[in-house]
Amino acid sequence: MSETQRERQTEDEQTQEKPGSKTESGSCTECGGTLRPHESRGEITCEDCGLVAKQDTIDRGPEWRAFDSKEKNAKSRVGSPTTKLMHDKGLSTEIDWKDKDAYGNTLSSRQRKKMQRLRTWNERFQTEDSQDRNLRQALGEIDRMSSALGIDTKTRETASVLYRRCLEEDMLPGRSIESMATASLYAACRQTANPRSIDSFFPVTRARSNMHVKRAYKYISKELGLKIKPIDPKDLLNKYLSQLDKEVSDRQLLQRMSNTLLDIAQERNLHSGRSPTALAAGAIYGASQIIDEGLTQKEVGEASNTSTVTIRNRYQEMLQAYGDTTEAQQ
DNA sequence: CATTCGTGAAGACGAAT
DNA sequence: ATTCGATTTCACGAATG
Repeated sequence: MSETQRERQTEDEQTQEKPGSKTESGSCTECGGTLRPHESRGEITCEDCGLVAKQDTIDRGPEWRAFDSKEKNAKSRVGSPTTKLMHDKGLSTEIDWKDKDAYGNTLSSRQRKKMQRLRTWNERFQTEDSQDRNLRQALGEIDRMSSALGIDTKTRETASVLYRRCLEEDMLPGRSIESMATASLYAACRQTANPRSIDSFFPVTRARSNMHVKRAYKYISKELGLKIKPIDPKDLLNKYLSQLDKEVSDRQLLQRMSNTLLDIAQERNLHSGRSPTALAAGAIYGASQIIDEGLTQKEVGEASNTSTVTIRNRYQEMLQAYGDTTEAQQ
């Protein structure tokens, strides 16, 4: 167990550590915020955007899955340590019972006084308690959705950090746990450059509608001050190319060509204000025109969920820019 | 015939007031 | 909370090969 954990860790380091940045505490690679270690969780997270920069040292135990809510509660490894939870629970109930027994129904004025104090105490424990339950359910949902969509562990952890922060900042009252959990997961995907549309969560979320998730996402990114970069169209290329129905003769070439088109587009500021999906789709179609792949706008559109009209508009611009630059090179 | 192109109306979204 | 501007989409007809 610890061996695989270590292996994965070193792998992460190799692939993600950029040369020169070998210190653990520094600034976030995504937003430049301060990194803060959480010993209790064994994570190092960014204060500003919640990105999990590194996860290490703590063996989190087996990755199991919960199949119903009862099991989820019983098995959940998230939230405060069980001992703390039990301690609070036990304490609060003990005080409760004692006072009720001691005073009974008589001495109403005194009793009321007591009850007031009791209530404040009880409320404190109860809110802690309900927060814990809330957190468990939310993280269970994040795990469930992540499994369904095949989202990697690092992104999951980032999502859970984000959700914890929402909870800490009292952002939840009035919102459904589901929508906030889904939004956290989406935000985490954005931060780790995981190319997923917000709509792709709808089949697996239990939130009432996509609109709720979108609202929750806006709310989260605003309140938490997340600095999330716009989606890089290049990140979508692989996805769309593999979603093409038609077999392409040279996928490598097509991808390279699309990439250069996107490079040129960015140079010329053709990307600002435009939807990244449209840019990626347009680049693919444009590239296919250049190298004679023979893809139709409809085919590219279906693979990328964009309309043929939009593909037209984008690829024409890009081919224009491409022609200009190749001309200039000669 | 399939594909591509251009159009105007309508919806969605972000920014600003 | 509403308004505004830009982008995207839809539906359509026309042109191209």
